[in-house]
Amino acid sequence: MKPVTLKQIAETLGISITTVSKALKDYPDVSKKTKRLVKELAETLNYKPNAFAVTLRTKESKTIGLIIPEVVHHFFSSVIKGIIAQAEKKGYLVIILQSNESYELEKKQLDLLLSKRVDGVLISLANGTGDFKHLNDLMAQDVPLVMFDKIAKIVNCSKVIINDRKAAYTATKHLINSGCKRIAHFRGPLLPQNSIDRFLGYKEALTDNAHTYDPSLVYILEDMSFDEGTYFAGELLKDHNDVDGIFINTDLVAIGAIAEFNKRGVKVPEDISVVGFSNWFMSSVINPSLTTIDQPGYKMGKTAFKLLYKEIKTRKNNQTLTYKTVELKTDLIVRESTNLY
Amino acid sequence: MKPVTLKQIAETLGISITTVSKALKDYPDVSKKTKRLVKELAETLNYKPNAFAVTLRTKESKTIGLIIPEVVHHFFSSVIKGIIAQAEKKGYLVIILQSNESYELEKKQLDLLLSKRVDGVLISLANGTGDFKHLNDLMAQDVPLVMFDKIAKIVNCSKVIINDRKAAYTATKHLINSGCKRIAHFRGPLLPQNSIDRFLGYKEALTDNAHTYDPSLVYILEDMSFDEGTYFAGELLKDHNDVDGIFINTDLVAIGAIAEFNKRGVKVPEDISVVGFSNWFMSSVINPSLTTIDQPGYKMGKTAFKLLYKEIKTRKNNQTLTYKTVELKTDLIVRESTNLY
DNA sequence: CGATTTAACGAAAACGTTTTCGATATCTAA
DNA sequence: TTAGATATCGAAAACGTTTTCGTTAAATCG
Repeated sequence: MKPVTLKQIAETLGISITTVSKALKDYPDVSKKTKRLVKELAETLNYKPNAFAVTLRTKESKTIGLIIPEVVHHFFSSVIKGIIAQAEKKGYLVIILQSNESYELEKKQLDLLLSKRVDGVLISLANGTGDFKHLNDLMAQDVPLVMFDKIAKIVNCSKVIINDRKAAYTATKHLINSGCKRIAHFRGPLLPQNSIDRFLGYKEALTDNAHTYDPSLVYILEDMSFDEGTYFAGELLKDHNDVDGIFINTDLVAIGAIAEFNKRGVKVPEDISVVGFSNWFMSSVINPSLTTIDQPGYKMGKTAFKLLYKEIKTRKNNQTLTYKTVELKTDLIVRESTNLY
Repeated sequence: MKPVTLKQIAETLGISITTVSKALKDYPDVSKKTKRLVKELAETLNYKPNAFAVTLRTKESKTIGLIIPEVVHHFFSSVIKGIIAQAEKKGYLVIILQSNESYELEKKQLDLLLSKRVDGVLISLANGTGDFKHLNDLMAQDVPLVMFDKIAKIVNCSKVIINDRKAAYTATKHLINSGCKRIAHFRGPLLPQNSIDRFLGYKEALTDNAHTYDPSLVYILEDMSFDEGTYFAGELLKDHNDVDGIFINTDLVAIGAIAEFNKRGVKVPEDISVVGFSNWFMSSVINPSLTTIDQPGYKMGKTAFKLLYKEIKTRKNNQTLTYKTVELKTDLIVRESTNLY
């Protein structure tokens, strides 16, 4: 009933634990005959090494931690999938924790992972995170850390990101090229770097192209939900009847806005063009389908793990490590919600 | 740099490791003064017990494994969220593995979890799984197992499910009540219990209500994708021009079908009524919005963990355990894709 | 044949805890 | 004053591995 141990194998075979262990790992100083005997018995007994004993001894847990703001989210679940897939290839397991966009929870989860002695941590920051002591503490304890998507530029570690600013610039430029004259922007909360950068890209595209930047056209949303999309779409129509284009921080909000526009008889893209951000699966399915920026979640997950893995290895070999920031390519996906043909 | 251990605390305080350990766990046989000293030092040194040593000693890893067919999926990510949330409350961590709907991978992942000595495992079966030896082996090794959503009735363990048959019955009945005369069905692959039960519910609703069951109206899909939805919608229109209602196994497919209907000028619900299954977020957002069965993923996750937790506890206390199957309520969400007002 | 290499194995320490069981030292009661 | 109770501590074993370093016996060599 209880799991099989090396000791049991050793006793039934009348040899030492040491030899059993070595036999299973193909040490050169054990005879072929003994190896065969041990391996056969291990097989029939369905022996599995106790991972905790191994970890205790070798200091390698072969487990990494992942902290994300929200699991139920197309982008993040793609990231998860990418990470798990890549981790599996290297024999790593991944423990997933949610911060629910809360700084306090994020700290707590990090503590938990630390006590579990994970070999490394992958994190995408909560919106509320403005202080980075917990991350620096982690670094100080010498546990490899790589941040992705929602990062803190200040923290000195490897990162994998997209160029939010450039992508937002492209999105806004696309609206300008489509002939839009008054372009609004729904942005995210003030803290996370993404919403800042996307806003900056929007602004830069305007001023670069002889559009005047009008702060009253920028709306700051809180939770980036469908309902916020419908609400602020209503506000926008009330405040500015001359807006003919809008760049929206996130597809979900954009979809909410489009729903509201549809409901009020405002035609997309004839009356107002809409560009989203993320390329959720959903955005290709709604009517009209949404022009958006493709954000490669799966690839980001894979890359983030690869970076972490490399860090784990270089530390293990006592090589000097350098932090890298890899920037993933984003694409503008033109669909029906903008009218550039 | 290296993590703090009991030994270090003991040495700097000039007391034994035993006393330090006891002090931290508030054993009665250590003086208040010593306790204070130990706790203070532990705090300033940021001591965290080595989880692997603890596990090795206590046989409790405080970690559970979760195997699901696919991470990037609204329903499953909701389940994940529910599980993580509940696990956190009880101090458990969860390791997530994907089977990618493959039986072979499912077996491998289970093996992995076993070697990690998780305290229990939560699983939703891959579509391809028709043999259950790996699950029975797990049970034989005395590790708690609870299955959810995609289960095997044959395996003797706790389960949390919805009544797929009843829900499908309700969905089909709703089409009948809406006045549909010829009702088709897009079903899933032959193996998983869900698609069998949903099909059975569909069939039963027909025969219970003076509709003749016509096998040619049932289409068997493979991967349940958006594209399959569009493809089979086309096939359906080609094969049967008299169909006026359809019950579809999954929202994603239903959304594909509706997109195809829209494209071909077939009006939903005027020409054909559509009912989906799952209540993805997306289904409230498309046009027309989709009538569907709400499948409570988050709650299912919470319930599954609770069941597992209870099993872990009763085994620990050597109490006799009985397997429970809890059935979660589903609701019919009536929206625009059916015309019952 | 003696010396040396090689092959095969095992003892033991270590990883960091938890917990049982004794060992002191102090205190109380008679 | 002394027997017993009580308070406080620590030694040591155990959990299941991995790995270093010996040890022995057989094989090889000159």
